[in-house]
Amino acid sequence: MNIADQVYSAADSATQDRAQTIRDQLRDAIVDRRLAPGTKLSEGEVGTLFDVSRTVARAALQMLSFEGLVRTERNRGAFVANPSPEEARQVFASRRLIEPGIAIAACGRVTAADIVAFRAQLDEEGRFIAERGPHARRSEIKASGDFHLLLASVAGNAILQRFMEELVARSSLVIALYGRSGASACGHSEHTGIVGALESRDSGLASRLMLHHIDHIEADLDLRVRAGPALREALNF
Amino acid sequence: MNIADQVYSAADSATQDRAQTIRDQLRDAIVDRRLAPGTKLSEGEVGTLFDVSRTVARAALQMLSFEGLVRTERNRGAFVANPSPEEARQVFASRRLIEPGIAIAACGRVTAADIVAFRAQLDEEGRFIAERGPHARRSEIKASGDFHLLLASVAGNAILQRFMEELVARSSLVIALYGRSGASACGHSEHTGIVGALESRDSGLASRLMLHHIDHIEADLDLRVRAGPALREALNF
DNA sequence: TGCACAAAAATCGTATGCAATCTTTTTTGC
DNA sequence: GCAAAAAAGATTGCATACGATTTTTGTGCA
Repeated sequence: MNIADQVYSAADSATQDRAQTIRDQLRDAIVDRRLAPGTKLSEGEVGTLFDVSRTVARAALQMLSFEGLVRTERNRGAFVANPSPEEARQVFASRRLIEPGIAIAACGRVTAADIVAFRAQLDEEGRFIAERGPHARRSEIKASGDFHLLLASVAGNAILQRFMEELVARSSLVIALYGRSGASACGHSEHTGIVGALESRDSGLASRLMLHHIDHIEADLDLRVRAGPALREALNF
Repeated sequence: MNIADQVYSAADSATQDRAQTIRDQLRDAIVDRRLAPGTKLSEGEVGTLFDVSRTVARAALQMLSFEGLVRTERNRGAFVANPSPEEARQVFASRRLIEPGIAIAACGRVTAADIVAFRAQLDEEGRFIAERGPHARRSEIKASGDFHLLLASVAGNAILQRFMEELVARSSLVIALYGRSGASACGHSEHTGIVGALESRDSGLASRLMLHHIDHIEADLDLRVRAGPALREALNF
């Protein structure tokens, strides 16, 4: 487990909680699949890696458990979540409800500076798509998620923004698990289209594009159950 | 602070976490306004009241902090949330996005047993509306929230259900803070209408009724800022 | 060899202790 | 008498300790 690559990257803003820093690092590692689903995250190990006591490590794991990225079992420990196809469908059903509305709200509040940020984000995405290999693919998933988070922040609703943070993180897990490598590039062009709609303040178009975009992402998944649940459980542990 | 009235009401299912039990009790107390916004919830006090160590009390407070019912300040402690009008608007904006979709989903999955449960819930609401006094009003707010939670559970999406739990809890806080006592009774008839739409599986109607219902709840609030922010802050502490 | 059972190790749940930080009260200087 | 500084008190942040539970290892017996 090589999580703590740059443990102190965010430690300059050390005024904040250490547990939160650890949570962020672990979340990145999970979303990037440096930590595979089902991996055990023992409190002691996490604490040692980040050089904190179990108390702090436990708090970080509790946070991740709330976000659905980690599943905790009493007296057994915490494990990286292993979302079922049903869970995956629920994640995308939730996004279908929320994100078109976020797109509409963003249309009403987007500034020129935001557009610049969106363009930079799109460039970043394009860079990773050009590359090949598993590392680039992970970065691509992450960048794609960041686009949606940027949109949520522009929409200006802190509650929805937090919901989206959770949904995007879980989506990344789902995509990494069930994604067919194929059509992820088409997501980039769809993002570009959404930014265009934002720029022209066309909320109806932005909403429609977003809905289609989510449909496309989900359509790219292979959510058929691969084996009987019992076997599945057995293989995952 | 007389929270721990029936601490051991849920202790029979003691297989579960104690922190979770405490969280539930505190949440009920906050939603019922037995704990007023701004009230300090010190770890030591909570621990003493529920007869657990600060460790457990702290975990419960952390959970409530995630749900937005409690605000924690570093090195200062936890306080019952005091949502601003802006926060209140965001809560209802979020509900407007999510709940019509939940109503539609519920239409596709509602069973006869569910309808029976809804009827029982409506009866319960009616009972509190008939009564008067502050206690009945709190119970009324709670029962009204329970209706929405029941709907969310019928919709069958665990993620949205959790989001709704948070939104309903925060709504109860907001209503208690900014509600004009007037039109809460009309909510009951709207609930009845929604159940009717569910029964006839009319998802379009259910969705529309829900949207109007949320609009009505928010319209019943007085979200004008009462004083300058500085003074407001000063008064709240 | 394979299985059942017991001992050992690992891990979690929780309580408690200490240092750091914040708040309040007291003291001191003007 | 009042403002500012200093001390006392309270509360949080974090680490550590210990009992409880789970998992693993080891051993005897069929």
